[in-house]
Amino acid sequence: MRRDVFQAIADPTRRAIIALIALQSMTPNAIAENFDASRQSISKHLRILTECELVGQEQQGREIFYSLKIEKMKEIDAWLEQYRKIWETRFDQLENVLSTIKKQTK
Amino acid sequence: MRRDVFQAIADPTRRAIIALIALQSMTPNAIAENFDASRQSISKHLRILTECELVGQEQQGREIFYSLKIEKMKEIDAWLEQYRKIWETRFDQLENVLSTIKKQTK
DNA sequence: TATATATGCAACTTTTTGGTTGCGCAAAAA
DNA sequence: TTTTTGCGCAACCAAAAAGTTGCATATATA
Repeated sequence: MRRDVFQAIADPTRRAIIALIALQSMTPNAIAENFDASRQSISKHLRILTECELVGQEQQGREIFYSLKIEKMKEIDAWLEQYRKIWETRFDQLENVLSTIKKQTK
Repeated sequence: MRRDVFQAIADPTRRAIIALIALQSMTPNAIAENFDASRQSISKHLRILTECELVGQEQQGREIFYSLKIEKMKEIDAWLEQYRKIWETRFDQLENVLSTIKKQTK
């Protein structure tokens, strides 16, 4: 079973869950209330998010609070980094072209 | 058919294609040579990447060159931005805690 | 203690996805 | 002009994923 961050964030419901628990941890029931989906369906998404270590659990009596493990999000950031470099370079090149044109028209 | 950037980058082969054409545009055959996968399989991935506008095509005779539309990658960056804020805040809070401890031990 | 609540897990169904095969078309080469 | 090459597209298949249903279990509550 492929279970990485990229696969985890591919699903829109999971991205919504991530957004929801980003600031405070929540129980599956509380999370499910925000969606049309059933509790079981949300539970399954939570399991996937847990398996790829994007969220963590904390048991409190019979309730389980899920929270975002923000550290894991940095993995996506790290992947993006190489492309960020490219678009910054391209922007610089555009800058150069523009300033050359400017000089010529002077 | 759901076709967004997040779904596009979920597949490892597609991420590899993105990395491959990030710097120079390539034909499907040339791309496929870098994988075990068949040309048709790669073609299908290219179609998905094209549909979500992550890559662009340019016909040159009977060859078609595919290139990365780096602008689209910024969409992922924009999505990450909100979480980047969170992890920076948490880091600041940690900093505060640490400096408080430091002061107390002085 | 009996009942209600919060949750996970396994089995099953449906949908989606990734891959292959075969075909057609247009451009280049022979 | 015939053949080869580069490619897309549609049809099919198998595997994976998403969702549903029906439990089982543990913790609260009456």
